[in-house]
Amino acid sequence: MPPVVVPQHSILWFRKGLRLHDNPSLLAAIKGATHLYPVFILDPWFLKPDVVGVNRLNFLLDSLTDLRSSLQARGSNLLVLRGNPQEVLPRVWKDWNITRLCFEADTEDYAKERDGKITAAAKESGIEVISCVSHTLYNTRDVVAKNGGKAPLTYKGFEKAIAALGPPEPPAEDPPAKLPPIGADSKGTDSEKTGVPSVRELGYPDEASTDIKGGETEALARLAEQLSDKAWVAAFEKPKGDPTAFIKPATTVLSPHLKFGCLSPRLFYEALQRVYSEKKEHSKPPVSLLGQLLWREFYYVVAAHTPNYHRMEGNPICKQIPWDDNEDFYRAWEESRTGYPWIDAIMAQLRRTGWMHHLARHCVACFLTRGDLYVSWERGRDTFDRWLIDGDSSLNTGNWMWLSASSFFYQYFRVYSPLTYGKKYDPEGKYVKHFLPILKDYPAKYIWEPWKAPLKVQEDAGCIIGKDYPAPIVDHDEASKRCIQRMKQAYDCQPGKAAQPVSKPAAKRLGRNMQDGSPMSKRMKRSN
DNA sequence: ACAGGGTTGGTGGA
DNA sequence: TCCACCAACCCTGT
Repeated sequence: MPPVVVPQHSILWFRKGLRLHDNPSLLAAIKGATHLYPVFILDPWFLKPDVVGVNRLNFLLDSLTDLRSSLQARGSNLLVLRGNPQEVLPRVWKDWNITRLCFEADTEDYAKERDGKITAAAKESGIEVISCVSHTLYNTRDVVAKNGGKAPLTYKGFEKAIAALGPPEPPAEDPPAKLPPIGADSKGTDSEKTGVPSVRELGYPDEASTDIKGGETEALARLAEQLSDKAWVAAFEKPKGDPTAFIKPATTVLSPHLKFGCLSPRLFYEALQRVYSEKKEHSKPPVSLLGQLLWREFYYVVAAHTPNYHRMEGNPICKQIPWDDNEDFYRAWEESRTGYPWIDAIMAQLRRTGWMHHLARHCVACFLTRGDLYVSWERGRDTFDRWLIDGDSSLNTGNWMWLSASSFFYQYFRVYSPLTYGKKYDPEGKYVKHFLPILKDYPAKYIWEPWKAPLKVQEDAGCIIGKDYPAPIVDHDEASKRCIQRMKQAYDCQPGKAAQPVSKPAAKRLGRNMQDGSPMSKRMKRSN
């Protein structure tokens, strides 16, 4: 090792990865450093209520507060700065005589562009730049390389690629109890000006309306709590949860912590493996808890390596579908005015708490797009992106393409009913009564289909359908049949696909009947 | 060309 | 709780 001649002044730039555990960028930043400047920059680009909802912002601020006290406990601090990082960072690295800039790699479009520019500027100023992969289990490029240079488009393909890579790196070691100090005489580091603001101070009119709390401390406690029920972990299968459970959700609700990096995916992975190793039998991907973590990874890989991933146009993996540009339908869906209590309650839960069960997300996504309203998935994606605390753009866009049968999933004739799940899991209607209090006095018999209630019942419940609560915006049976037909048409008209004068089953039917003497299938017997 | 599979559909019947 | 059926998709691998 050559002797250190220049004092090392490092900036550790937090963006996601709001944690001290499994933080290789932190370890890189403190290596041989005399001074460490942990920084978070509030970028006005996303600090707008119509881009980031108040509940997600609040979660972020919680996380910063927690991170700040963890750093303070180690003799450091978190400096919360404001402005465009491309202006803020060059200013402070000059003020602080910075020699090294460290941050966690981020594969999202906005971040890639931002980080590319900042890296170039830093290098020009003679600053060493180190960026580490710790938001995902693997470097997405490695997964792509193992899949022949393309992003895998099926889970199976993805599984194959990561199997070839072997298990992910274990979490990085914990940072030392004492971190290098912040330079005392440096400009712009006084605690008053670099504290964590409130949502009001950032111009948000309302306080948060959710119980979901952010921060590494909270994340680790939640991880420990969720994984303490080992039988539950071992038995977990995603499609089997109760989407109407809202007091105690049917899933871990670790997703917001993974989104902001309060929880390391590699720590989660390791903790899951530990539980599985103690159990004789346990569920497996894709439905297991580990499977859920791998789905996250899958979408990160595809998002990072697909041009125009976040829109339909110019997106090579996305079906080109002429969705209706129906603003009224979209608004009604977003504002819980479809007249279907199941759909409207889910959207109310989204706006109020910033979280809904996975299957509930499926139901409203299907309803907005291919199931009923035939509105573009991009609109729904934007709504989720705004309100979901765990709104993570790679996953969110991927799931919307999935649910709208635009990519990954193509069985567009499997349509979710806007009644079934509510009736099945919550026959009493507790869920809908909680989130749509206007319906709280409806008898259970009509709670999922209030328009079927006789007028007398509506009056007694103090809620007239069509006046106090909307009548159904569409007839689901009619709308879904029509949507399926339109999807079929759209699929037939994909660019590069030959025109099909006769549908395949019809052609098959004709062909078999006329040409060979093979026994008719059951279906043939029935249809003839 | 074709079979098999695809994280999570709904309905109706045994 | 487990079928078959509805109408029938795409992608992957052979």
